[in-house]
This record gives sequence, structure tokens and C-alpha cells, in this order.
Amino acid sequence: MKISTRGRYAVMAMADMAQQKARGQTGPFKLADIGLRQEISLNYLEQIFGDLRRAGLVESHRGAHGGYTLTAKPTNIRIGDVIQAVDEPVDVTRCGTAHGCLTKQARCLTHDLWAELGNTIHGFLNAISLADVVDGKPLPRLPVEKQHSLVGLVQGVGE
Amino acid sequence: MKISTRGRYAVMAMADMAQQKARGQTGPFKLADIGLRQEISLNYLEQIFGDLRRAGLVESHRGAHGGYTLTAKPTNIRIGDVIQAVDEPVDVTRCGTAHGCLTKQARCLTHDLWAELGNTIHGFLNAISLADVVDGKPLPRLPVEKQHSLVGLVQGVGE
DNA sequence: TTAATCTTGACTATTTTAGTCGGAATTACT
DNA sequence: AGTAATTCCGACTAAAATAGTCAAGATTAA
Repeated sequence: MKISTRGRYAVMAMADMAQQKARGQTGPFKLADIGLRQEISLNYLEQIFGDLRRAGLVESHRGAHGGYTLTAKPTNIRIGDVIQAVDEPVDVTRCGTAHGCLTKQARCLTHDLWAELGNTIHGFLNAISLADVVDGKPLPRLPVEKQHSLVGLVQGVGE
Repeated sequence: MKISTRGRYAVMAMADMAQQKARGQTGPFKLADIGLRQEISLNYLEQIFGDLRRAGLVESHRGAHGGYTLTAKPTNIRIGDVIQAVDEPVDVTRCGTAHGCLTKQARCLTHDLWAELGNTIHGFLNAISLADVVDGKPLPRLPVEKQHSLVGLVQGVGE
């Protein structure tokens, strides 16, 4: 799974639409407005919404007073869906064959690790809907056994 | 958090050393051997082990019959430590100030989402030691409430 | 002394990312 | 019918990251 700014922008824009909707706005939402609020360039948003439309997550309304609308209720749109629509998935493992390196070679020691990491990320992103984000619903947490670390807490992410 | 092949190679190499050790090999392990087993170019391994050494995860022994040794027991080296040593952490959020965008702007709707995703990934990687990987210990799983998805299961990762 | 091995730093090719740009098609409104 | 607003589409590009390669030097064991 790849999570670039492209994917983040997509989620931000979708959350923006969901929020507008929650505030009573109905009509198609213009990319220009979304771009202003979320500080994303219009041209780039157009690209991204092309993907979202082709994935069936939004519907376009062309022409004057046009824009985009969500095709489903924010409760039914998962973050994982949005990211998948715009970020090409990247194979986390190197064991090309889809069968999961049945012949356990030395280099496949870590195969399960990466596979399970992918599952964890997907599980997280698929457990959260756009509505959850707008409502500020508490997010799921991985239960972790505390272990001693050589280098201390990893930092630099999510402040 | 960034997880590139560089980080994966580092984990593979470290797991390789841990496995050799578990099989009774003691001496310093040569990069050339590790590279052969894990199918990683020697030159690239040299780069990576430079980082690992500077992070204090391995110790180098120069000269003939030299190589690298782990500075701690595989039980005490976390996967997260290894990845952190070689992959520059990438800030997942766009809300630059470390204070976490106290002034909730529209574009910060998704801030907590990315922060918590980062925590989830770290939590996962920090809960697993090199020894766990070598032993094939079952990996932690995120408990997830099943939800209906628009586009079905996300695919393409971890086969 | 010699061969093996790490150490260092500079260099490079490819891919990905994050866009920009221009124009065409479509629609609402007058 | 005409015009302005908007999406749609494809080509293009600059910068960064990725995944290395290469060459030369330092260190040590035998």
C-alpha cells in the first residue's frame, strides 16, 4: 500500500464534501471551492477526481453550476476505498508469485511480516468511514505489548 | 513512516543474521554472504549497513574475517528500530507545526487520521522483534469491526 | 605482504511524485 | 443563440526519491 500526498489529498477532499453535506449543503461541490478550503491546486484536484469518478466514489455534473457529489452516504465510504482509488497499490513483498513463496527460501523469512503489515494498514483504513472522520470519532488502536526498545520511541510521524 | 525496499532489505539482512545466529553460527557475518542469501547487491548492502552501524544496531569488524555482528539479542531488536535506522521518517501530516494544528482549520479534518495511522504502523513494527520473525511467531492483528465497503476488499498488497 | 573486508564519498539512471498547461466538451442561464 | 462556468482529457515538466554503481582508501588476519 502506498500512501502519498495524492491519497491524502483525495481523502481530504472527500472529507471536505462529507463535511459540507453534514452542514446542510446539498448541491454539487465545485473543485475550485474544495481546493480553496483544503489548499490544493485546482488542476491537481481535477486529476484526482478523475480517479475518484472512475472508481465510482463520486459523480460528476458538468457545465455551469456543476461539480461533484458523493455516490454513497459518508457512513458507507471507507478511507481505504478512497486511497485505493487514487494510489496504485504497491506489492509489499518481493516473492512475486501470488502463491506466497511456498518454497520457503531464506529471503522469504520476512514475507509474512510484510504481508501482515499490509493487512494491518488495510484493516485500519477500512475500519474508518468518511463520516467517522467528519465526526471526529475515536480511531481504532492496535493493542500492543510493550517491549524494551534499543533506540527508544520512533518519532517523526504524526508529530 | 516510509517503508521502501531499503527498509525491507535492512530487515531482511538483520533477520538473516539473527537466523544464522540461531543456527549456531557466531562469527562476524560477511555482507557478501548475506547478499547472496537475500539476493541483495553487495554495494547496496554496504550503504545500508553504514546506517545500521551508525544507529548502533550492528557492530563492524574490519579486515579479513571481518563482518558485522548484532549488538543486541534478536529478542531485543525491534523491526521498527531497523526501519527507522535506514529510512528517513516522513511526516504523514501537512500541519507543519508540531503542536498539532490547535486551530482546527478545514484542511486539518483528517489530521488525527494520519497521526493515528502512523501510530498503528509504529505499534505494529515495534511489537515485533527479529527473534519473532526468525521463529515465525504469530504476528499481532488489529481487531477490526467489519463494515460494508463500496468497492470490496482492497487488494494488491501482501498478495 | 597480501588478500579479505569494511568505509567513504561521489556519481548515475530510473521511477515516482506532484504538479502545470492548454484546450475541448458540456451545461445553466440569459 | 451566446456566454460563462465547470468538468474532462492528454501532454508535458521539474524536482525528489529510489536503488543502485563505482573507485579508492583503511584495517586486519593469516
